[in-house]
Amino acid sequence: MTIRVLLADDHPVVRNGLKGVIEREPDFEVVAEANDGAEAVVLGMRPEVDLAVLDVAMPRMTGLQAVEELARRRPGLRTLVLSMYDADQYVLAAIRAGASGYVLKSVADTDIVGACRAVMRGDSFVFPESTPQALRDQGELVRRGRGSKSDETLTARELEVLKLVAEGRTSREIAETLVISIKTVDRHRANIKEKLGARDRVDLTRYAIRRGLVEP
Amino acid sequence: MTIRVLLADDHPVVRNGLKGVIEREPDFEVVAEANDGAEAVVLGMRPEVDLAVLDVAMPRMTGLQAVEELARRRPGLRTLVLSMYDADQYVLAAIRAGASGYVLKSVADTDIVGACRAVMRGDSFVFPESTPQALRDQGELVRRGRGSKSDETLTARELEVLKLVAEGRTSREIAETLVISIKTVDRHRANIKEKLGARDRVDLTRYAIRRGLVEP
DNA sequence: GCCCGTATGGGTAGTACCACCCATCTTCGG
DNA sequence: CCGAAGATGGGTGGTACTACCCATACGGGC
Repeated sequence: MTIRVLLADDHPVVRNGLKGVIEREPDFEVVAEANDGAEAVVLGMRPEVDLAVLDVAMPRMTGLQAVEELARRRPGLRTLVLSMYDADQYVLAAIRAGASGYVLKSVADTDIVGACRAVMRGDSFVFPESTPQALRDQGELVRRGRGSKSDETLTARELEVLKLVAEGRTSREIAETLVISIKTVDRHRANIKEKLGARDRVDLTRYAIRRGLVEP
Repeated sequence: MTIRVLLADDHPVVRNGLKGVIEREPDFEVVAEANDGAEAVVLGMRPEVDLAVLDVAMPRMTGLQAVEELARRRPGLRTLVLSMYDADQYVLAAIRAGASGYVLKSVADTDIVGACRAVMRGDSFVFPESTPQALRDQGELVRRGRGSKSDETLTARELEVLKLVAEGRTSREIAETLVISIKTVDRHRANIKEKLGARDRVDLTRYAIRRGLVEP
């Protein structure tokens, strides 16, 4: 029984590395590759895909959005999220989005395969283990129904504002760009900060970069 | 005559992808792999290395710093910088640091090999070609001696302040951390902004992330 | 000796940001 | 139809940041 994998990463060389690692295993096979999140959703709907391995930061649609979409439209599919960063909040966000597992890109090749296997066994996998158990418990709780609605979901308008903030625009400039009042921009930014638990524009900037909304 | 390559990237899976791409060519051979910039400098000093391929963002020492160091200590070595971002200023910074070439991670595998070959032929290679010719000319000029000293060089103290700014600390917090007055923190930040041509803390944050001083 | 860069610190003013309060209007789902 | 959520906008006050001015001290190099 071979496990058929979808790889999604916007860097061909990374996809290639993953492909090499995964196809070295006799019972794994890469059956599809996506360049961005939107493509991943389309390809992930194919019935022959058993497991989707997605990078977080991708153009058009982030890996987390793709996971959310796939979890909704094809609940049986297992999803493993790859990320560069290991802060708790990213892990939590991924689990909340419905990911089956979360692995850092900085781990060894064999650990990535191990994560794939764990996820296919049905475990909710997080690596490295250094991540607090409490967090994983919370993730489990959330993932088992209850609150799958994360309060981190930004509206389309908020994403527009966040993008401009992270590009270094002032409230005045953003207001001119979006043709709304400065107060409304401030209001949006305040709402975003509250949703994300951010302190100031610097926090928002780092968040936007992690999400791939803007380049650093 | 085989070309012996040093790969430097902090993500094993990326190194693996590069290795696969490069060793598919009969006249290329990967003879060393580094996990960070500091390691890359050590391994790059080995005489059997002909070409060093380095990622920009790495722990301990960035790819650009490693290139600078290697260019100084082993001028004959060819260096190719890999980056996620294609803004002109990053390209220019890489060339200024002494890199022989600059390639985006988002290009196709074959183009990376092509870049390696171009660099080994002695070309100063920049990809994609969309980069303005004027920029490459300027890069050439700078690389041929003249002004290798950029006014972007921050002092040790300024780097400390920049790091804290990019972590989202306020002036007051930074002042307490470094045990100096708020005014001095402001003074440092103003100097940094002027050196980097940044407008505000958001710009500084993005810069610090590009340099790998902080995680996003 | 003198200048230059670096680090330190002060003053003053204007602007941006942030944290609260408040409201209206639309849209969408139960 | 009504309520919730989203987008819009206003007010007020406090804090942080930014842009200027200024000075002192220390070290190294010409």
